Amino acid sequence: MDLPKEYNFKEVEKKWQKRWGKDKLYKFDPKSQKKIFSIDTPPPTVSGNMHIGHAFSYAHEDFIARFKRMNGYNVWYPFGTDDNGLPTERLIEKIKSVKAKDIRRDEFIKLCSKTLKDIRPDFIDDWIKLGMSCDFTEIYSTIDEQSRKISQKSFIDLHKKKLIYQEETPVSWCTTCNTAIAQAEFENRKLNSHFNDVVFLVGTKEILISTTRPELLPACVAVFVNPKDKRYNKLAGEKAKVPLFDYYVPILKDERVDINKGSGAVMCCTFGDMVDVEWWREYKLPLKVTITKDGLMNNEAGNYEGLTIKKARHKIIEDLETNGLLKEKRQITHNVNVHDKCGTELEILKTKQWYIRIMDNKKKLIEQGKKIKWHPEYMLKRYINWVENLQWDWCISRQRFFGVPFPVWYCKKCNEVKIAEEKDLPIDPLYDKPKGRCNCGCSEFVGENDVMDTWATSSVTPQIVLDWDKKGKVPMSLRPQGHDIIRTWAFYTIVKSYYHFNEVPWKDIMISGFVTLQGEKMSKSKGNVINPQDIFEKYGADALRFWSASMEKEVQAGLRTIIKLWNASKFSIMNLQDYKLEKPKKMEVIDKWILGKLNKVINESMEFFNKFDYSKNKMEVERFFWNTFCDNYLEIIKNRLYGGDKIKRLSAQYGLYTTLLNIMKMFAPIMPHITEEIWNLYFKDKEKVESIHTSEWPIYDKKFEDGNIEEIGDKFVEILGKIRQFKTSNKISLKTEVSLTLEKKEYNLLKEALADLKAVANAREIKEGKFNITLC
RNA sequence: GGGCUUGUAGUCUAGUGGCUAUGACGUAUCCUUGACAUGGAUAAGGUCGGAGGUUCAAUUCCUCCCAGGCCCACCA
Repeated sequence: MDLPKEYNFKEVEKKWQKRWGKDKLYKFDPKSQKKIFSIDTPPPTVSGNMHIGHAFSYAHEDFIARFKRMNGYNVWYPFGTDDNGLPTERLIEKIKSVKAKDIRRDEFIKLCSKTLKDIRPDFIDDWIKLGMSCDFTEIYSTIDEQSRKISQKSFIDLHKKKLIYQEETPVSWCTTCNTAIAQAEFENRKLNSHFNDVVFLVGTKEILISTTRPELLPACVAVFVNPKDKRYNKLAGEKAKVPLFDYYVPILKDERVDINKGSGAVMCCTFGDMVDVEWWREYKLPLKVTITKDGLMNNEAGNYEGLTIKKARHKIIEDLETNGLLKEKRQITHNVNVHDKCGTELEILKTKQWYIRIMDNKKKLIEQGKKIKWHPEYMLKRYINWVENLQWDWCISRQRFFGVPFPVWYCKKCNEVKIAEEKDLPIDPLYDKPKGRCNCGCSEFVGENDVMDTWATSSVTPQIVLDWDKKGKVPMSLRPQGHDIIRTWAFYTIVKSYYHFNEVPWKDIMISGFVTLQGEKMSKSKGNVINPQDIFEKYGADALRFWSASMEKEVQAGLRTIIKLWNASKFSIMNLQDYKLEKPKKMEVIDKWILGKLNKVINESMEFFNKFDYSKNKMEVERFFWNTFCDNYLEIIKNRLYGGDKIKRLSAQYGLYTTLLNIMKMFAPIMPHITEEIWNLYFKDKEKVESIHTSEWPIYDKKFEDGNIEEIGDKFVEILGKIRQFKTSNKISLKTEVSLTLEKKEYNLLKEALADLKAVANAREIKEGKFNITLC
């Protein structure tokens, strides 16, 4: 059967996506004896469409999945969606016009699960349209029953191992989201502010304190000066009077005070920053809290009670000014940590939270990171850098409504913690009752209100997809993910895997870069965003995938390659109609040459892919296909394909079939649709395999390596180039007949290929002598 | 300030201690050859960011500088 004249990517891509789904081509077979290759797929968040960055990174992992599948692995490539967290909470609130806090927590989670089930197919459609080869028959959600169960089980296991503890301690707090947050959720912002020189009185003397946060004056518990600072060090031990609030705090010496910053004297408040926390701890200072969890001033702030932090700041500055207590006000910009979800400036509040131990085990966690192969390698350094610089244990409790509940109750009488039993999971302690009594004999409990940090659940995706360890054990084969979540997803997963199993979660981790457009990062504000949905429409998924496999800036190159692939296949298959897979007894030298070249590419392609370097693989295969195969080989053998000699024709057919077949296979991971279509139309019957994606990857065979043949072929191409150059510079058609004279050395070398050369060059004759091309 | 990373023709990019530095897009000229004009052929275009150093030899290794990017720290 001939190929249709034109390739209709829209129809073909849709057709195969449907078929693959229907045939369950990518379904994981747990009974298979093949070696497993498992991928810890990143679950995207349902609230929002697929963007181009997604498209690229998911395409990249799919290349690997398809390559491994063709290499005989039993590929476990699960798919899930991340529905645990603020974005989902907001989405459901919007769709269903409800407020999470007005509903029972378990009801809200149910509502989410139900709603997500409805909208998920639509959302996942983009991933299917991209041609992903995940097993879409079982899709997990990070809030579903299984995920809650595993997440709670993880908590219980770590609690047993004493790696989780609860403590009331200063923690970073978001006053908008009303919850504690972890260091990993900090985002840095450059903000404008004022440096205010405020007058503190020491006896009758004035001492200036520079502060950007005068609203914390009522939280001031000490003044610090540097022991080496001659201006102030004599004052140590005395008391300073806090302006406006008129109470006294001690003046203390500490080397952490920067003499050159501001006035050189600092007030310590509970809490303005991390140094305040350190001083508060070390010097056993009292706690004076002036800010509520919602970001309002409390009764400690006296007249300012009830004001927001910002309003209080303005009011206090005004009052300082009118009382002559403000000496100077300078505008500055400084970096402030804000909550990555909402942009609110973070406060430090002393609250009771659950923590997972990190600080004690930093060295070991770095060691774990080193046991994983990072792609690219230097990303490991980012990991190490992050772990080394961690300041706090991982705070996993959030004062939110939506999320995985802690499997924890507190005894009403003695406040002792009671942990749920594993067989009852998942539970919600607000509505489920614990079994048995507290050690104190009391049988009444209060459920834990807090929910877990979403990362506490995301960090067990290997256990979710492996059903803890029923379907397989860590390490999984591969984690693909973005560089921006090394500090969260990668790190926390490594932590959990280490604590639970003393094992790394995966053997390899592949970090995708970010998509740039002409060197610029794509962003909505720059207006240079490209939607994958538009690309699917205009160019198709294969073109998008092809594009993502390289650094080119245009998708169009992808579509061109696809059309070229179609046309080259059409031509080849047209000339292979009568080919019955026979192997010619005698092969022409050019046909041997193309097989040698092909074999080299097969070898390289394998090497690149094994290093997850799909981009170099693409480059090599593309170059071979376009340049060597289309521009040279096809042109050379045309004459033999058309012409009379049956043996020579068969030799060409053999070369053509073998080369095209293997090009198809090597392109299959990158462009799964068109290769499947051509496979289906032609190769399927010959190769007796239903899908190209379950066919065998080309095998490298050393016996095709023949230096002598390669020399002949390369010389052939070189001379062909000279002939083309001659014709072009004389502005004549390549069809024009010429007369060719070759040097003796070359003439002898090319002896067996002269007929082919004569044909492709359109030479009337080839003589021996001084190299020369002439018009006839 | 610390760490990482990049700097190659108009644009994007490959690459290596040594033959004439890769490819694509774009440009120019030609070719309507029986798969493909979304094609083919040919050509022009580069002091490989700058300055030193190691070396017989550096775009490639080292140092410094300049310019981007990413992550972190810096909140008095």
